[in-house]
Amino acid sequence: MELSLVKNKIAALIEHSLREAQERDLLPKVLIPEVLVEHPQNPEHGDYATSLPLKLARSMGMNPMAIGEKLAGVIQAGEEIEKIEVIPPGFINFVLKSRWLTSQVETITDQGQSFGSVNIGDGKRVQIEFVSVNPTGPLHVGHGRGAILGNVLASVMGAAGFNVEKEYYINDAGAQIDAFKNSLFVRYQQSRGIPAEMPPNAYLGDYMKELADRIAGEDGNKYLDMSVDKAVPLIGEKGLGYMLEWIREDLKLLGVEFDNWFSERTLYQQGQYERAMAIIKEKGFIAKKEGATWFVSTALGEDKDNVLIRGDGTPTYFASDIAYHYDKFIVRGFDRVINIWGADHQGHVPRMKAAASALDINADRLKIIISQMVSLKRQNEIVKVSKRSGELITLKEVIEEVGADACIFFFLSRTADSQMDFDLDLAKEQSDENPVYYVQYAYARICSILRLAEEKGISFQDGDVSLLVHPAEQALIRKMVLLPEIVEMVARGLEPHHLPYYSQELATFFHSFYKQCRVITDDMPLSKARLKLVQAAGVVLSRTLRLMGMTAPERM
RNA sequence: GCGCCUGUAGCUCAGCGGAUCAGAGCAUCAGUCUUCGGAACUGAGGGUCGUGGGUUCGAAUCCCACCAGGCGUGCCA
Repeated sequence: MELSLVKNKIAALIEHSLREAQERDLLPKVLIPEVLVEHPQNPEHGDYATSLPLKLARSMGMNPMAIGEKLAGVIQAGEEIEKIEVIPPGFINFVLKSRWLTSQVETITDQGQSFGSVNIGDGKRVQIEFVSVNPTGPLHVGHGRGAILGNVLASVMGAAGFNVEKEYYINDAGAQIDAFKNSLFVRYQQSRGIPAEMPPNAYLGDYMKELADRIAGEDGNKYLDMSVDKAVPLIGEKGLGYMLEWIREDLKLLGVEFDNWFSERTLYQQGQYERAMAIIKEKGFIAKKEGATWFVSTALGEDKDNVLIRGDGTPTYFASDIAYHYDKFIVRGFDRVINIWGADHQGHVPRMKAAASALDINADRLKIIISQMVSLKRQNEIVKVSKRSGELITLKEVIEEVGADACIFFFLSRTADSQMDFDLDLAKEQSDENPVYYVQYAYARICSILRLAEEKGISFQDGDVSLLVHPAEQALIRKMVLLPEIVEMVARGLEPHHLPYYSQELATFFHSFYKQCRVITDDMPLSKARLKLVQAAGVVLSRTLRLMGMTAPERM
């Protein structure tokens, strides 16, 4: 439990007090449930509240109000709490001390960009693997969603005290790659004026022609002068390299960068594949039937077995993935692994978990987030997205059309498990009214005020924050101090979508404060205090934007 | 058929493993403009929380059934 958070502090205080009340025989000695502290929706009910007395009523055989009164009587509030109230039907509400709140303004400024960080990770090593698109085509919008999800999760978990590594798994082995190479070679031949037919299952997108033309331009007839058996792998490798470069560049447009690019092939070159299979075999989870080698996942509660090695002797994608997870957990020793997969991989989740337990890895250490489909809409028509066939709207095009920050904010604003329509026309049309600009505008405003103060030569380091008693000021501070809780919540639940909502609320409270409280006036002491608040609000807002991977513009 | 996800205001979506008035943005309507950035602020209208049961002191939230949509259910990845 992260006790630097007021919320957790209160929870601990309640639990401790309850225990004390029980020892003093003020309350019956029943089992204490988990103490949940929350923010009441209605501000009149204080800053924090618990419904613990209601939960205890049954087991204690007492009236909830009576429990509340007894309990509240024992609680010794610390420096943060102004008052504790017991309210029917049995809630205990906590109100923060105004003095404590205002002091947070200075705490925030002192902490700067580390404000909001908490330590629930305790340095545990977490790997987040995401995007991991086959390098056979450009990224589309759906991939952007996964990219944002993973990237923000990584930054927030980092802020929550985890040691995070971001990884891209390159599927550079297998049938799809062969199809890519063959397609590329044909396009290359065509580019050099040699008639050739695209094979079945070919990649037909125009980008293949571009790629072939580029290579043809660089290498001329090089691949025509050798045997096809030699040419295809050679040109294929070059093509793969370019594809990965493109993918890397597109991701960079969203500010997404990886710590590690992991090649599937190395699993075969460095023995992880063999060792993983040996373990599974030793545990008796391997069977041969119908000419193939199977993973007996039915022995682990699955309803079907899965093929590991095909009849032709080649390993399946699933077999690679087992070796890959062997590498993640056993070779590299990550405490936790988070994979972000598209909805089309959902069927793969249970068998991957089964495989993990076959490798003696506690399946709880493996978390798989399924990000649901994104469909692209233009003129109210769903645009079909397919890499193999022709039409295709790439992630890059979408970013160029609506802007990276707007893209990030939009993707982030939905939970991973709801599918979304990305309406291009709407996104463009609404760009002026887009919440992302609302939030960024608040930051620009803050910077503008601070610039003005500087121009006027006002130094406010000696400002007295205890003057910040206006309701709008206090409401703003209340929002500001929530950031660490948001970070904790996002890191715990792996749900980054709380961040954009928080940023919007923060901006709203700032704009409202700005309207009600003029910052720079003739009242110098008050001006200085408010400048301190503005500065601190800027810290919180920019930290929030950065956690989301967005820019905090000083001017717009 | 079975599995996963979704169904909350006209639209796009929040609602944190239950609680003290169902929210936000956009759209609509009505206000605020001598002042630090109007890309702003204030307010109004608008919802049987897919349907029907169940559990509970209390259900948008948990359980069951049903309806609707998406995805999955390959020796593709």
